[in-house]
Amino acid sequence: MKSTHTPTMKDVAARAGVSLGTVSKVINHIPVGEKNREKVNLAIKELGYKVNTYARGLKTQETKMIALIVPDTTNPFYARFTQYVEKKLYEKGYKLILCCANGIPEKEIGYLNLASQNKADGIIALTYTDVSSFIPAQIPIVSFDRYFENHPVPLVASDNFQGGFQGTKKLWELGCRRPVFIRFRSKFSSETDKRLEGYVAACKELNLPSDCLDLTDPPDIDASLKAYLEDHKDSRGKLTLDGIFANTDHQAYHAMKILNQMGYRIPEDVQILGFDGIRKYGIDDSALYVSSMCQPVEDLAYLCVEILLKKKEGGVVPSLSLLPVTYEYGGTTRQSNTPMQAYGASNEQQCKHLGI
Amino acid sequence: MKSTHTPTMKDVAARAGVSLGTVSKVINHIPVGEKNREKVNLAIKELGYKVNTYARGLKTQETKMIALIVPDTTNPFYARFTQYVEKKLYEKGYKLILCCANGIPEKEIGYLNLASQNKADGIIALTYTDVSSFIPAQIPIVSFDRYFENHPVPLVASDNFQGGFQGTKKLWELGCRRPVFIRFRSKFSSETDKRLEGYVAACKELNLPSDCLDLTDPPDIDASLKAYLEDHKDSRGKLTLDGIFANTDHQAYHAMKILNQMGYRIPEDVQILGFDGIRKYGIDDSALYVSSMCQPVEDLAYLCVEILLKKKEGGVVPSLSLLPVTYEYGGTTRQSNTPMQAYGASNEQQCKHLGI
DNA sequence: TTTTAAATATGAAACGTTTCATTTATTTGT
DNA sequence: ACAAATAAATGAAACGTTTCATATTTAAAA
Repeated sequence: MKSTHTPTMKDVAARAGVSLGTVSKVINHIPVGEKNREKVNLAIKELGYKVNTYARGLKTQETKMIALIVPDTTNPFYARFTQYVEKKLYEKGYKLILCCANGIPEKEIGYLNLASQNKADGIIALTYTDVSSFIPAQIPIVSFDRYFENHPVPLVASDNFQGGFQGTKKLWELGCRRPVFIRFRSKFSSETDKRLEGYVAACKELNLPSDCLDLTDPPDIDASLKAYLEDHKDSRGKLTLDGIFANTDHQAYHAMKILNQMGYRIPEDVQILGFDGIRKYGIDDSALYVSSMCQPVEDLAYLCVEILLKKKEGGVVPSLSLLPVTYEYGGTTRQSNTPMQAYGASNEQQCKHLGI
Repeated sequence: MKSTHTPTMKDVAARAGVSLGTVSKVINHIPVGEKNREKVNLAIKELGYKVNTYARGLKTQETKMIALIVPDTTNPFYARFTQYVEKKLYEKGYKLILCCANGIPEKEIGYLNLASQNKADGIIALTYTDVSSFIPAQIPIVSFDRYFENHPVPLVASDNFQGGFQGTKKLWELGCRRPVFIRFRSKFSSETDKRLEGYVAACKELNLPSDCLDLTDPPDIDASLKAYLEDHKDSRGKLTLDGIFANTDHQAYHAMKILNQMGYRIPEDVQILGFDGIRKYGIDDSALYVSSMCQPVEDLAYLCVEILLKKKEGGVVPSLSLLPVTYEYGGTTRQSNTPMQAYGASNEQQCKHLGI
């Protein structure tokens, strides 16, 4: 009695009265005599046959799965990135294996190996820790924002340098003359470090001082900000700075909070510009509400997928792809009636930044 | 020349000078002579051998993957749920296949079938559309919040009835005497509908009117709220209601916004209580800031995983598991110095709600 | 018709594991 | 030192596909 037995291709073949090969062809949409195709399809339906992915994978060596490594889905930016990656993969017939690394290096490394174990066809890595030396060779992998030393991994990112540069120019255009850049100093070199470089480059071009504050780790982020602001008051209590360019929207939000607490008006006393554009993509009105240099999350996600799949097919892909960021007004900068200008860094600076 | 050939168990066996079976045992941590184990491990290292998941899966019929279907990872609640599911699965040696259904029924159905195709060992479904009739039989599946008609799918959810009940009592304790419940009327029956039932039950017990406003779809959510409030003013412009119990934190936030716009004070004029507890789990201070009946997201996620895996092992699992929600002060209700009481619905009401 | 060419269908082999009935080596008891 | 008992290692078979060389059918040409 084989009642409790998942039907296999052999069962289908028997029922339809054809050979195994014919069934296989029908399943894989390879042309086959019309009569047979119908017989096979009928048998499949009657038996409720489902292809066994393992048996197939064993032959084809394809899983149709892509692993995505992110630090934390709870972060709106990553959540959105994940969502778009999944969407694109789905359209292309792939499934997403999600890894929330949460800063656990072994976890990141484990998922990096998924492809070598035939559990995934490729990896999109937005790693947090330094896993350069664990990048498996010979497998399709794309990195978002992180630069892996000594490993030729295609990198996709926003044009952080341009973002930093243009944001600074925009602040200047809106009247800011004493900006300060605030950020965490990241432990590992990341594409996002270029934001500061862009800021510095623009300040130089504008003959502005390029102050920068390195925030300390949470939970003291507010404290270090406050201390910095107290240090930058004149005798009348007026701030000697008039603009804050924050490395992320989140940091911008903190700055906003502190300034409010200290009684300064935004944007009248101090303008604030963030980076990421979380608000634009926020699911509800409660999300961050700051002016921001906005990353094209959707396009970034799509590009990662496209490059990864192309690489998987053996195609030649760019080792670096930078997508432009855009200025989005969010209430913490002065209103301006002139549209955003497409500021560009000078050729010289651009070259220096690209290292060419 | 076999230089460009992924090493297989056979290669390892040859190199170590042992049989295939021995290699298999070493890999699966089945006791084996010490000398041989060392030889095999050495060979594995030297060759860089990785087990081929497909070949293994073909034999074992296990994928060590679980699919999670959520409507949208961009929603902080789902994002957090996803994160915890992934964490628990990882601990148990499973990987997560993520489906952001985004309201696309075919997508949900496709992922529901993943298990029958041997791509996943089980499914955790937080579906948006009505997919009752597509639930595959015989495969491990757990539902979060959604009730599938005619299908004995284990359901995990917050105790929404108790939450509605206790929240109402809490509002009353804080002085509210004219509450109104606001919500979207959901298209498909969901466990969350019980929040309203709990509210109604509590109102009855407290001899309060149990007003309820069904919000219209976005983007008119604000409009319908505003209209309702305008309708509930007395001649002097004072509101005839003094408390809003919102079905979700998000709706509570909208209520907060409108009330602010209309010049009412919170919580002095109107108290607001939300449901979900997003703020408590928010990654930054910009998240919703309302008093809320807080769902134990972490425990809910863990429970889903545990029940799923138990079911997969053939264990007997509860068909319904409800976890308690807790009141969290968030600024939109009056301060109270009495700790939250563990209010319970009366026995009679409890029975009615459970249908027993 | 018969021959030839084109189109289809066939089924054995292979993919890389796990499993299990056997065989071989080791230990124990006398 | 020998038999019996126990432990360890072996390798063929099986998992359910895909593939490809071969066989069969069908259609076209002579």
